[in-house]
Amino acid sequence: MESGYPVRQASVRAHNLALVLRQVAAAPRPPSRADLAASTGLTRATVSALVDDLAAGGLISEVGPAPRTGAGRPAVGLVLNGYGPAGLGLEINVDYLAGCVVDLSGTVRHRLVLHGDQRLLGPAAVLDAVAGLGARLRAEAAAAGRVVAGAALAVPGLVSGAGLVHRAPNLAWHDVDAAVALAGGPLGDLPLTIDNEANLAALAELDADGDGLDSFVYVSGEIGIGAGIVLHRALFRGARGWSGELGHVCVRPDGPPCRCGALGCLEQYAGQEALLRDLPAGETGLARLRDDAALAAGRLPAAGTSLGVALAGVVNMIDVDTVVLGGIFGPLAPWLAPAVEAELARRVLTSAWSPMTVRASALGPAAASVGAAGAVIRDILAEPAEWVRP
Amino acid sequence: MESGYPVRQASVRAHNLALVLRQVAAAPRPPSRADLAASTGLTRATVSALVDDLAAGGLISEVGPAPRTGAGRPAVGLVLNGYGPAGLGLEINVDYLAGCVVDLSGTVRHRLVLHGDQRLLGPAAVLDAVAGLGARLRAEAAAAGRVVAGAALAVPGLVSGAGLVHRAPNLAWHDVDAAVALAGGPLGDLPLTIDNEANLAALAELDADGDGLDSFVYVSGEIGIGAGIVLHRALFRGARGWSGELGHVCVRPDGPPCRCGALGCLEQYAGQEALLRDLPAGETGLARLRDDAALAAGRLPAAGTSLGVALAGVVNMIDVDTVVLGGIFGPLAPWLAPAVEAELARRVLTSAWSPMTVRASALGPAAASVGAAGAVIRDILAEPAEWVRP
DNA sequence: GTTAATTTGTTTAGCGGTTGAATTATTTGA
DNA sequence: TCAAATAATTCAACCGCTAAACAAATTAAC
Repeated sequence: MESGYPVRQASVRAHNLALVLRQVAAAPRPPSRADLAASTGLTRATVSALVDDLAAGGLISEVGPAPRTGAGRPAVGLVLNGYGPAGLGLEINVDYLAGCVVDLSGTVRHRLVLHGDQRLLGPAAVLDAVAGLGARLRAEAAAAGRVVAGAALAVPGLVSGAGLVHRAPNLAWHDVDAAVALAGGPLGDLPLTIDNEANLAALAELDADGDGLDSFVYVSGEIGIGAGIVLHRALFRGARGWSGELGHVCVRPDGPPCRCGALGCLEQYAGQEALLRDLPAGETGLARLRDDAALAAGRLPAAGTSLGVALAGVVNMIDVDTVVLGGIFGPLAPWLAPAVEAELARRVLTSAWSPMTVRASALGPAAASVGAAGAVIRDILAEPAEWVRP
Repeated sequence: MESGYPVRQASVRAHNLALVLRQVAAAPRPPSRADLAASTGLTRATVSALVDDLAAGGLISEVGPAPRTGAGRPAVGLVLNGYGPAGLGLEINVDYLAGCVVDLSGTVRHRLVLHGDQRLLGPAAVLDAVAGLGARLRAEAAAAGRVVAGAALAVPGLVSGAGLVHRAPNLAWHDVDAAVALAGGPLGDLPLTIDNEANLAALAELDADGDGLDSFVYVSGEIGIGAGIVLHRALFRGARGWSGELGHVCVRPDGPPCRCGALGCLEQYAGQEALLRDLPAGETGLARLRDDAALAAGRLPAAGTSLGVALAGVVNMIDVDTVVLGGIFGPLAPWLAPAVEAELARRVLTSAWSPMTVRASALGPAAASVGAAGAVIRDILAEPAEWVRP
């Protein structure tokens, strides 16, 4: 009751198509048309018609009847079509490029990672490289019989809806129009969305977890610290899409100066550079920290406390019940999580009667590229009407 | 495309009724049926049918044709029916009770405020008193020809959807079931919602401002500090409805202890008690602060800085572009706002290319009661279908 | 002062989409 | 072999919107 647009019969059809498709996607086992009628509240007649449309559009397919118990005509199972439209996810990060192709059911079918410091190249060269990586993945998918229907790109920075990267401080990017740059390349024919890396990683976490998660803050520890906020299984973007700048939440008003110009930002206490002070940068330094228990126990709890202070403020304002530690914080969670939990328990008002959960991400590196591909799929599943009649 | 429920023709009707009604409410001058057809995208035939339903339901009425320019049959103007269902708003605060009745057009028709320290009475007595105040207002409204269709109650604390007040620290309330308590009183026959005081005050601010505001944080300075967050003209409630606990966002991890048990909460730097240290409490102290320029300039900027530090974190995470200072902060804004603005400019990443606005609330005291009554009206306007055919 | 132009609002046929009941299809169990 | 049970389809009816024709009420023009 919010849209601001008139609703006609076609909108009814579009809504109910999406409703049925969502049930097919969410069901633990392939549901029959009768199951869908029961779970959606529509009549079997209507469900049959909707299912016909979705199947004709290549979004769902029938599977052999499951072994039934009891009498009656056996049900025909319905599943998302693994050979329907696929999503291409791409990720630009400070020290790697990544990409993957995901089918409608959410399964990752192809993936590629290219390591290398992207700060050494200019934005144009990096965008060229990621487009090339995407084109390779698209060709692989085509060889396997899958058509990529759209792409999404994750960037560690602030992105406006139109694909303009306002700031990517750790890449030293500034007002880079990634959408225009990619429109000319080998992916120029695909619908493309560009989003913040933490947002897309949070979506990947949501998809990976199945049904356990409903609302959470995903903390993305990379060179910087970002956050993706999921509320009721939907990404929360704030007013203009620039939400989740956790790295620049203040921990101490008079703390050390930050690259952003302010004092005492969280990044100065728990960012990768702060954690690896006096250690080799990048993977090797992280490995040292992970493997040397004394070293980890010496510096990670303090970082966890700072993280907890910042997150407590977030949770007091946004009211989620779960924090997921991702990126480099995932493997370091055994040392970080207790301190984070302690601060949340002290500082979050609602924790008195509704305790917080802090856990490590279920995802490995390059989570954002998986989330990006999943975002393409998510859009198709949310608005299947465009696919059923070309 | 989110609802999870099937959509039928009746839902189409319900949606389009709301669409038309919203246009009538939002139009600067009484629109004609033809205007509504143009602004909604529906045909004139459909709009006529919808308008007939809304008028039969008592939600809108016709006004004499406006003086037209140019040729053509004169248009019949449509307005919200000032004698349609009205909303009753109630507010419990630490040092007063308040209530008002608002008609469909949002005009306040009756209001009452009872001063007195509510901490001296138990929850049951306070709820009795506020119900009595509501009953008086309802009788006044009935005498003027208006029927109260629902009520909303604002409470300075954390409220769950069912009307349970988990905590109202400054009233010393704890697990008070206000919904049950009021169900037995003189308002027991009205649909009642209970909500946080800052949330409802934020809605009042939204209604009062007309079209200027889209997304903002309303900071409610009372004995404690709360916040109501509005995104795209809708209240943001977080995952479970317990958002906006700005008073307990951390300013300094090792600051003075707070009533909540944590250290360095914003309330310790900018709450009413901190501002009035060594001054008489309540109105008289505030008046001294407001009238003694040297006193105000001496202590308010530091409080503003603390407010700014906390708000910068909020804005970095939630991405709104406006902060509204309400409650006791409204009259003190001349001394507070510059410091708040300075911190936001330093600490909010997006302020580099999209500056923040800080302003005083347009509302006087007891804003939450007006917002509560407005919330009742808001619900009616959002779902008029229930009123159209009993 | 009559007529044409113009704009508002209503009427009516048609169409898309859902419902509900009847019908067909396919299996198990007696 | 037949009855019971469950799945899926068919078809008439209904509801709400659209489009186009029509009726109503006013201004502008001659």
